[in-house]
Amino acid sequence: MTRDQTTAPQLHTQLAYLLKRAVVDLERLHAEHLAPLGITGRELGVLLLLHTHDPQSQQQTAAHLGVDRTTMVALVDTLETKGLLARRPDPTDRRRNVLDLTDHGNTTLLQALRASDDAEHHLLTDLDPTEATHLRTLLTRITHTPTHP
Amino acid sequence: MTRDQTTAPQLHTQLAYLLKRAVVDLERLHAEHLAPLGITGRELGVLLLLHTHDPQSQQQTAAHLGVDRTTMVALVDTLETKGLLARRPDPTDRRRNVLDLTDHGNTTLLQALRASDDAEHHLLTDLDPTEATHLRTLLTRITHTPTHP
DNA sequence: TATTGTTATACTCTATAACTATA
DNA sequence: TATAGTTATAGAGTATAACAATA
Repeated sequence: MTRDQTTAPQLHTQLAYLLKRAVVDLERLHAEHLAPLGITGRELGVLLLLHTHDPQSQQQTAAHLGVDRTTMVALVDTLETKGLLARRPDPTDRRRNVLDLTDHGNTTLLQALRASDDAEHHLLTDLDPTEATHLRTLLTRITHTPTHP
Repeated sequence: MTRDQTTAPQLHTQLAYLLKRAVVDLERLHAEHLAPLGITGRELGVLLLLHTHDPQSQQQTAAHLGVDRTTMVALVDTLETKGLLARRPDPTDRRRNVLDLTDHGNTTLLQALRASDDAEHHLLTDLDPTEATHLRTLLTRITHTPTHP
């Protein structure tokens, strides 16, 4: 793609700016909507991952999330303190911690997914449902290749 | 928007995940394509902003960029060291620094915009031109309200 | 008294290196 | 010898507070 001399580029028309801004806005909305549940957007990600892939070790979860295993330790500490998940030694490999959602974790996850939907809805308030779906489809298409090989 | 019980949510279908991933991927592509020019994506943003809104003070530029004025100091230091812009005392208000792009700054900006286009093109490689335009349009629509009022 | 740029400082986030216990 | 989890530490990025020059 070459520079089109007929359309003067502007900061607010750069794809990087638009994407970054959408992320910042959605993170703020998530923070607001998840605050009553006492969890962050990233913590919701962990709960959702464990709910759909349970049981998983800490490192498997960290890899799925794209964070370092040392970063994962603090994340799991926080969620365990909140009573949302529990560490259980893997009987087949006692070096590993298997992570299980607690009942409270499952309940919170369902509430958090509704809160997350609300946050997304606020971000996409100017789009009709067809457009919102199209946006998701396009984003899925450009991110379908692995980031963390 | 309420939780649709028929579609099981997954981490990689969450809008926040898709957007964040697109941002991370594009930042990596920008870093790669801008490396030969010796600037970062954010520095390109400053150059572009000054090119389209010149002349601006440091604080005006910081506000446009959405960063703190103290963060702006280091950014301007770096760009001035690289010879891409120059601080000039505002004759009408000597507390202010007016930022001017140098010739080297203008030249680098044009090269950086081409590199940025290449980075975007790589991110959107699986979309045809119509879809790429549609993605930009949708992102513009959801970010058209001010973030930093 | 308020504002611009600056510096010093602190805080957040994350990764790297080293340790332990297990394999 | 290699790996999972942990801890200590360091680095990047950013903001808050305090200061000098100017309005």
